[in-house]
Amino acid sequence: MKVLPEKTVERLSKYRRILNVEYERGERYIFSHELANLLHLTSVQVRRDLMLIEYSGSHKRGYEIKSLIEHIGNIIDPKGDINIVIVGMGNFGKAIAHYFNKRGKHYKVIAGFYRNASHCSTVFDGIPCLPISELQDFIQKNDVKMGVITVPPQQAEIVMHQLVEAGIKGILNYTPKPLKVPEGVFLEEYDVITSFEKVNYFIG
Amino acid sequence: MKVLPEKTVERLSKYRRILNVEYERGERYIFSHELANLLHLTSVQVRRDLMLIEYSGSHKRGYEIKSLIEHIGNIIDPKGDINIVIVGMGNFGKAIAHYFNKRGKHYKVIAGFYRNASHCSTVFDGIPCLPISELQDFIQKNDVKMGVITVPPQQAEIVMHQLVEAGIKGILNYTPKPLKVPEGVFLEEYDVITSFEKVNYFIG
DNA sequence: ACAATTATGTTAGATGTTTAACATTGCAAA
DNA sequence: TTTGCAATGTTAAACATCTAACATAATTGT
Ligand SMILES: NC(=O)c1ccc[n+]([C@@H]2O[C@H](COP(=O)([O-])OP(=O)(O)OC[C@H]3O[C@@H](n4cnc5c(N)ncnc54)[C@H](O)[C@@H]3O)[C@@H](O)[C@H]2O)c1
Ligand SMILES: NC(=O)c1ccc[n+]([C@@H]2O[C@H](COP(=O)([O-])OP(=O)(O)OC[C@H]3O[C@@H](n4cnc5c(N)ncnc54)[C@H](O)[C@@H]3O)[C@@H](O)[C@H]2O)c1
Repeated sequence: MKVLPEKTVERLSKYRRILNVEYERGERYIFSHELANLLHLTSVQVRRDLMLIEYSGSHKRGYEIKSLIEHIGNIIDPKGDINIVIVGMGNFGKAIAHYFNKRGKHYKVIAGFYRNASHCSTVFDGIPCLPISELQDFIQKNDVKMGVITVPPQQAEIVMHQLVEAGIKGILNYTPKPLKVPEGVFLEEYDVITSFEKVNYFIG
Repeated sequence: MKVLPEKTVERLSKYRRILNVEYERGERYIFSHELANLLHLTSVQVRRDLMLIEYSGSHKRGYEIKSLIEHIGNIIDPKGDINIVIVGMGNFGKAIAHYFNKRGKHYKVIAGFYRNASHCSTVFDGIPCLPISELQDFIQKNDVKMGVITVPPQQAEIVMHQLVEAGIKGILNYTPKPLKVPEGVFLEEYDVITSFEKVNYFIG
């Protein structure tokens, strides 16, 4: 299958979560317009996305929820588990760690890293909290695939380099500092302040 | 001026933050390619954005940082302060509240709302923490313009309706539950899980 | 068996965004 | 002056994404 558009991948993630909810509710089939309504999209968009992943439905019953969930999983899920580290165990890093600790199925936050021991005890929420000096060694020994950056912005770049050098292939940057990663590493950035300012602008 | 593209607005926010840093460092002028490098964009994109906001630079010295900061501010900043409420003072809501409490210049988080008193004392970080029953009254009495939703996903829709009915014009939804707002209200959504799954997909 | 219905599947056009190409300007050195 | 340069400013093409139009197929009632 060809590489999917970013927006389609994002929606696949959302489709699946909604589909799981519907399945739990006892539903077994769903129409494109139903799925679309739940996500506030159009049915065309849903069908187009499913076309791209080469999934077919039935004309009279729509899509079979269970097999669609599996089909999406085959595309967007990792083979085994994905080990994740969070660098910067402050307010934000801890919130994320806590969140994935409860919910993440394939995504395992297996360590957090800090610079000042004062900010983090040796264990947070069952996750070991280690000094930044042990980062690279830990990544290599534990087959860590993804890194989350939640340090103060001035530290973001150095942390990014440490992650890349240790062999990390995917980075999530929640710092307002824009980063640039080498070829072969995927970077996703989210900037809260920008979001706020954008909302304000479009309020008018 | 015509309404700006979303992506341009996002970049303006980032331009300004970088420009402030450069100004603090003592710089007074900046070239489009310098600004571009700091944000990992191209100089063309920078010039195009600045063209859209009708800002001109000098051929030999580039753009005058101070006046550009002001110019961007005139476009994306609110007239006065923007009052914000956070609905759902759990881990995530508190992290955001704390963050803006320290940093927000025009953006003031003036209250948080909870359902279970156990999760939140009456004051967090100097911000009053109120029961959800007081939400609508508070919004109207305090000219609140923006609302941040950080409740459990099942509660997101009802909270959104409460915000809209109280007259809120801009909403930030950090819940994985997709929302749909009425005409005239601007909605921005960010879904952490989707981000993680997207990174994993593009790692390969 | 066959038309009508109602959904899916596909293609082409519209829109939004980025990138590339080119024109223009102001300064500095010859 | 005037010419070259190095930057900005503008337009047009390329690319990504979304939307609309249409073709196709399975079921149901007759
Ligand atoms: N809190 C939020 O809601 C929020 C929202 C959006 C973005 N952010 C961004 O996330 C980042 C962290 O925010 P926060 O509020 O959690 O700040 P924080 O000060 O609470 O946490 C920062 C943590 O990073 C650690 N740290 C510093 N340098 C380090 C290094 N080199 N290696 C490892 N750890 C290091 C510190 O020990 C500290 O625990 C900031 O860049 C901030 O802009 C925060
Ligand atoms: N923690 C994270 O890192 C994180 C990241 C991304 C998204 N989210 C999303 O943010 C939301 C909150 O996450 P969290 O980890 O902070 O959860 P949490 O359980 O710590 O906090 C939820 C808070 O919402 C309050 N609440 C519940 N119903 C409410 C209502 N109707 N009105 C007002 N308040 C109400 C509860 O009292 C609680 O304090 C969830 O939807 C979650 O999916 C969290």
